[in-house]
Amino acid sequence: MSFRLFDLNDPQRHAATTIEGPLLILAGAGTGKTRVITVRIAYMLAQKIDPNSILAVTFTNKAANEMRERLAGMVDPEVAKKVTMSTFHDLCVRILRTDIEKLGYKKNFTIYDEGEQSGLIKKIITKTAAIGEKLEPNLAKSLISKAKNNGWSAPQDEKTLLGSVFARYQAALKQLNAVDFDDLLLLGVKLLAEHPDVRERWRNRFRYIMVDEFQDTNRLQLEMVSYLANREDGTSPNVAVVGDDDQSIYGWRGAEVSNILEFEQHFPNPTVVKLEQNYRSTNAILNTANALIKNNPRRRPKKLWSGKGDGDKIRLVQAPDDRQEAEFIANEIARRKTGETLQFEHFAILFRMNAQSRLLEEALRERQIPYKIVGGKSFFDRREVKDVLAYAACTLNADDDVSLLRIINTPPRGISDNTVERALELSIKRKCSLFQALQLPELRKTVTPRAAQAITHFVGQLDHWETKLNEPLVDQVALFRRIINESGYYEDLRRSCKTPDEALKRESSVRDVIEGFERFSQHSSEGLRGYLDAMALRQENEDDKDKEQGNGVMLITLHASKGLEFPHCYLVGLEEGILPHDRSKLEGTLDEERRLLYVGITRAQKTLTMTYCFNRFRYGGVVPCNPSSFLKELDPEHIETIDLKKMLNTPVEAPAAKSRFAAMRAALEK
DNA sequence: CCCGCTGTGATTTTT
DNA sequence: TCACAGCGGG
Repeated sequence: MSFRLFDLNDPQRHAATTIEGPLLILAGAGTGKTRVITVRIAYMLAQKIDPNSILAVTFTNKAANEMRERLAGMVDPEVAKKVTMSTFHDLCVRILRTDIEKLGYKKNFTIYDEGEQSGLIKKIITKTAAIGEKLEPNLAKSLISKAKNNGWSAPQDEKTLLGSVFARYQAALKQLNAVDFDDLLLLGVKLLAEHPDVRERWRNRFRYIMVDEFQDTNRLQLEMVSYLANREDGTSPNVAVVGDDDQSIYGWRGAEVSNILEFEQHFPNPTVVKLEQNYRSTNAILNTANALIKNNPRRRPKKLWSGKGDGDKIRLVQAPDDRQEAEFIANEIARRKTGETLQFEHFAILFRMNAQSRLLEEALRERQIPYKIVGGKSFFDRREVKDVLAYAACTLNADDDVSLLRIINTPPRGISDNTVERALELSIKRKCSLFQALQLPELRKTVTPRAAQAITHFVGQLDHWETKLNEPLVDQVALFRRIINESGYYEDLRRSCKTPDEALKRESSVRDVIEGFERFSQHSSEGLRGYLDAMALRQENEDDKDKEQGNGVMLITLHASKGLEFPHCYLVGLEEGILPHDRSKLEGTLDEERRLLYVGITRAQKTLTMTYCFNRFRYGGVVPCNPSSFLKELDPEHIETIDLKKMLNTPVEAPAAKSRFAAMRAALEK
């Protein structure tokens, strides 16, 4: 064992060695949270606790992987492997794959991603809406999601359009033997709630439960934890949660800060440990963050401090407009990189909205400063990737209509839109899947003999693949490759792409998917099914690699920056209306906006520059703007205000001590 | 099937 | 203003 308890500070050690009973670890930003979690697990293993009985739940695959790796570095990797580390969604998939039949679904259910979910909702709205009735598919989607996260499996009111869309959507999913992301949690909780045998099995399996980022849990996730942690005999549950109420920024996605604020109500008499020593930032940065966040009414008081000394003052830069804001930053980064011998990847620019990144990108590009931007289109949104995955999905579950529709004429195989439409109608009338409808003799009568033959062939192909897949000991990777080959998909790609170059790229994406499955198979025995699950639950992945390869200035939203750190940070657009965002006032979520700024501030390790503009281009015109009301809340002691306009207008020969200003001016005027 | 026109709407996005 | 989605025409 190569973990060392004495490397931890007192509260950290207290947290890591408290194993029994409820434990709440309030881990401020940069206080070594991940370390504490991993050491705590290592400590439990050293106490001879069965690794199979330990469950660590995170929100992202990235966090789970990181934890896994760090643990493997501390203890025998063979033992580490036995500890369950997964996301809430992964855990639910495991639970549901075993027992979902008790809820009337089949075990080979498909997980619908947001695209498929949208598609289905859109379709249902057009079929349900009366003439003149309108409903934004995206609005419906988010309302349905909200409803599910509040635990409503049934529609609130079937009389409204939304209510009946909800009801039909849910019925359609079940009919398709599909579940969406929210269903994973909803049905997982339902299963545990309604089936004591299932509940007991999982309860007995996991005697020690740990939850990371607890401030981001929603209602269903808390219920899940409760069901797993609480003991039948009423003894105190071994549940440790780690989180920071001040970093709760996903309320709009259903996260309930109250889960962490009222932890004692859910798990009585916990040990509460506060981690306040920060290992990331200077005290100037931390004091600024502390001064801001103490204005939030509902919070657990905390005060970050560090042993790093005060460091540089926080700079507050006023720019005449957003273009000059961007140019100032780009100029400064160029200058500081050479002047202070830094790397571009030491800098990050954080903003509230993606739209803000455009001017910044332009300014950086003009100066040939490399940058990387987080977000953007995912590998999994690519047409060919979805197509190929749809082939896999249909082989596993031919009743998955959405996937079947995707491939039924890709490549074209003589089943016309018209025929598909008829089959679809029949499937609704007969309350069966599209695949089943295709096989009904009733359908054959209404289509041309050619189409009927095409259908027979296609159905036969799918049947054949499915049979092969279910043979014991079959090489699924080879089979997957064969399915794609036999489908004629490659030929179709080559034919349908405008340039050979594009075709080549798309083909290579297809191969990436297959190779991804190959790699997956090497460390998993869950086969094609497991791979599809992993793909559905992992929106990013392949292009994470691209992100890490390219180096450069990081452009990132405040939300996406949570958990990251950078030596030098720029927080831009700190104006009333942007941060806090206008809509937050309407929605009454000012606290969350404040936390968002708090998260931004605490990303900085060495220097922090905040900027705002007096004018900004918005919706076509120049709009005057005011500094964010949050700026008034900051501690002026550590802040230095810089007026960009004044600075630019100051003549070069003006009295200039060899100050930062002089250097800055020089950079700005070149 | 693809392109261009028009209308609309414009935070944040772990799975 | 600008981006993008949905639809209609070639």
